[in-house]
Amino acid sequence: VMILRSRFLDARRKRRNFSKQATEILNEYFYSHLSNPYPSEEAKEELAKQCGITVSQVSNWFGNKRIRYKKNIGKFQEEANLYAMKTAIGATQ
Amino acid sequence: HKDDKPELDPNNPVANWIHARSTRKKRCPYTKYQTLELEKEFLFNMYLTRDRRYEVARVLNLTERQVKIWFQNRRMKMKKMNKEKTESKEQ
DNA sequence: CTACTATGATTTACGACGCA
DNA sequence: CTGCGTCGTAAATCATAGTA
Repeated sequence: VMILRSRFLDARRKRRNFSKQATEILNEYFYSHLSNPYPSEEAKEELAKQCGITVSQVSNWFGNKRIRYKKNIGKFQEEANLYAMKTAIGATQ
Repeated sequence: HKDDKPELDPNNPVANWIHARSTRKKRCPYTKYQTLELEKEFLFNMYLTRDRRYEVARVLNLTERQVKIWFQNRRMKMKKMNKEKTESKEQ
């Protein structure tokens, strides 16, 4: 009963993971702005458009990413290196 | 070539991020009862008078500050929900 | 299917700044 | 100067998607 009720009341909590391409775009921004990963409203709108998600979802993603990264930098080291390399290659072009 | 990124901290990227002060109170989820009563009060009026704030805080065993902030957050939540509803209808 | 982890969304609590 | 308003966020927690 509680489960049914909570499902009804929290229907907006149903979600789908973002596409791989969207996550790719968000991570590229995050790791290329690692010293200040706070996109402006305009940047959020651009990211939202590119990723096919809402601005609120972009804000949620950065909020979650910042705290989870900070909580365990070691866990994200490999990912950080991967995106650092990608942006380095992109800059070479 | 042109490096627009002020990377002041090669070793500690989070140094310049925003951090909550250590004195901040840890988030304490409210009970179902507290939330329900707060929602009822919000339905009655979205803005608290000083007397209502005192009374709600007393009844729910919260501080006046917590009640004030709950209403501020609740108004932001309503604003966000209205925006999403509006945007979905206009597309 | 179960148990566990990853991830997106929501909930408390502030700091910064605005206005009366 | 006081005091409550919004805005953006930190951090914790929730709920479920994804996976071994």
